[in-house]
Amino acid sequence: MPEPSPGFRPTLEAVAARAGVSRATASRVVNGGAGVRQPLVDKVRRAVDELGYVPNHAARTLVTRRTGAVAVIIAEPEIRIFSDPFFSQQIRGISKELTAHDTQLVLLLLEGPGDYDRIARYLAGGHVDGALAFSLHTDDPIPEITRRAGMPTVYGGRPSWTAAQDHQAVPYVDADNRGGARAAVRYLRDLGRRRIAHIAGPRDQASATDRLDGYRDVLPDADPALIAEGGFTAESGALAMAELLARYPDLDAVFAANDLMASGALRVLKEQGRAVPGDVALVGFDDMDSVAEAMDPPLTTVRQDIEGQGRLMARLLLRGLEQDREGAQAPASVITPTTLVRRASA
Amino acid sequence: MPEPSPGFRPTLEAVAARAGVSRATASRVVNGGAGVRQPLVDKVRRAVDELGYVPNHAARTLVTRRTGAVAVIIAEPEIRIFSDPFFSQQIRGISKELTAHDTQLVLLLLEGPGDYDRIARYLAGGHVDGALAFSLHTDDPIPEITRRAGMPTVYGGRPSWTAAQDHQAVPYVDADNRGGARAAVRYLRDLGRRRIAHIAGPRDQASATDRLDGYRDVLPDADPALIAEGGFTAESGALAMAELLARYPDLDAVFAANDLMASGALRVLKEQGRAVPGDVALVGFDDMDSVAEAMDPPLTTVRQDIEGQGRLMARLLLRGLEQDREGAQAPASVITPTTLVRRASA
DNA sequence: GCAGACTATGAGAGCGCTTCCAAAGCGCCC
DNA sequence: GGGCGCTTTGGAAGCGCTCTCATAGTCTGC
Repeated sequence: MPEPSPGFRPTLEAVAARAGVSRATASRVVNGGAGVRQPLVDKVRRAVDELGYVPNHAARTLVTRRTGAVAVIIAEPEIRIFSDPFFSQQIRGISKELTAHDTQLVLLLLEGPGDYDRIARYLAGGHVDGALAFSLHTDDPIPEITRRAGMPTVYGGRPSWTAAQDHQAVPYVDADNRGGARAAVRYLRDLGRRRIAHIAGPRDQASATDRLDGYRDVLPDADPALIAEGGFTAESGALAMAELLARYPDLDAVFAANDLMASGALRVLKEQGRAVPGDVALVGFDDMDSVAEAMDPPLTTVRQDIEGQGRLMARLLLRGLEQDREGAQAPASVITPTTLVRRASA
Repeated sequence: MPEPSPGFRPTLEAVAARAGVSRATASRVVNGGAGVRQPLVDKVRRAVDELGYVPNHAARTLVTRRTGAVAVIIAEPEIRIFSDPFFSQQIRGISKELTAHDTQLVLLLLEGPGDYDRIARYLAGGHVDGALAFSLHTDDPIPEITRRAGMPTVYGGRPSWTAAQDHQAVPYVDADNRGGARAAVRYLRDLGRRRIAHIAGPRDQASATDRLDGYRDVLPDADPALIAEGGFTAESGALAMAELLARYPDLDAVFAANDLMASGALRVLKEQGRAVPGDVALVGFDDMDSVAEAMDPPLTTVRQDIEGQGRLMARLLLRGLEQDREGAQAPASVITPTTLVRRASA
């Protein structure tokens, strides 16, 4: 094990000298060794090991114009980041995929609305080769920023300014929110429930509106009063539930647009003396580890493969970066399937 | 707004030419403008704006040897990352502090045990100026890796190979785990509980042993059979609780070393027909947003300011980096206070 | 009005690497 | 045996920036 005074870093020059070759040849070997004869390859490799040489990233980037890093931009207002394992899982998936391709992950958390400038400057600064962005709301400036920076970008979740049927405009990865919602509501209907309410998510998020659309697909004639809007938090779910119960005391099922809101709803249902699933059947969305299974009764919900989505996003971006270099066009979007997980709440 | 063909990036040279000054002067202005006369400063600033100039990061790093980025290394086996908002919060705190100092956050998640090599190579590659690392277990190779790379590092949580009283060896930020545990157990004792059990965390994590020590501080004569070890997960908490109930059917209080285990314990207590807090009082640790308050009854627990710890870690590291340049020594560690949050479970 | 002490500016080297291009080496065929 | 074409190697330019150092300019004080 080489351990030349910590902090000191040998250069390619040093490796070349030690191996008795030119810097050019040493460079070739370090980058795969194509077109260099075996004896020299070995000599250089040995020198690298002996000196503990690691290429200087900045120097390399300066000439290749590639950083080997991508940015992950999370614009979500802080509240959700805290309690939402969603991002952790996506990031885990992204990290796995990036690691497998020797690419680094730079995390860009938006700290408030004035922070877009910083992101713009960062992306323009050539720190990263591409970007992954999440949870865009209508009029989110991120797409414009990445476009200006000429930065290939893949979105997590369909950006709300994109039409659902237009998978080409911008590459994104999303769960089949509409299909999942349809499955959930159909399940409730097939259970014989007649007054199925929906706690929707915020109108400016595509995942929320897609799930609402799924609900409407199955129940086109449902009274709009059976729909209440929440903010994807437990608290807002509780509020929405109370509202629905006031309007429709005889409702017998609720489909909540995410598990967090379902848990808030459950609390209110219990408080108001409704048995779940006896009086009211409850279905959520997301199958969030620490929430759905821990609820009492455990929550029937729609599962999406969040980590898989993360991997997919990274893969799409990496492929895009390759093609970029080859002058091909941007990759298309991907919709991942969802499955209904039956537990005790419905 | 300048928008020269996306992807094209003007150089300092271009800015200098446009402003009619030398590259050196342009550089000075871009870096604060000290020692440049106002008229020239203005001219250069204007040129910067007009061209939409953003300094090339790689070039700058190459000469300054500073990257303006720090690595956040998370070595936790994957399970916990998913369900544990702990990291999200720490990272949020870290991000806030780093952003305020114009420093970037590179996320390094370990993907399995063979991944240390990658981390080592990355740190040695000079991609970052310093590192923040979490949840080190005994014999964790991370400290050795960062030392070799000559990389200033601040730890989150006292590394278990460090003696509790030795705050100097390695800079870390930790909650007052022992004091918090003492407060929790004292509270239970003052409630009049006589058989206070403890569900401890894994023996190789300092936070777990510190909390156990706090328990022992207050109850030095407690039967060791009142202590069961869990793995900081809800499931392991349930298992430990069942074990304890089998050994001590008449226990009347439980102090769990974290909220997740407390939630598992609560489930088992309910299953076995114990009223909480009537028959058994329950106290957790962490005050995890989505868990403690959502439990039924809401969990009395020990709160630590996780986001604050994150900020502190970043601050310590940044200070360390500055001092490093000035040749001063590494910063000392910091212990943050904890508070007991009384809810319904005890 | 001029020496002396600063202060503001520019020229140029050089950070560590990749890569273009030319030179050298080699094998083969006629 | 000489010429042709291929492969392997090295020399050197240059990526965009910072920073040292020399030079030109400005201001004191006497």
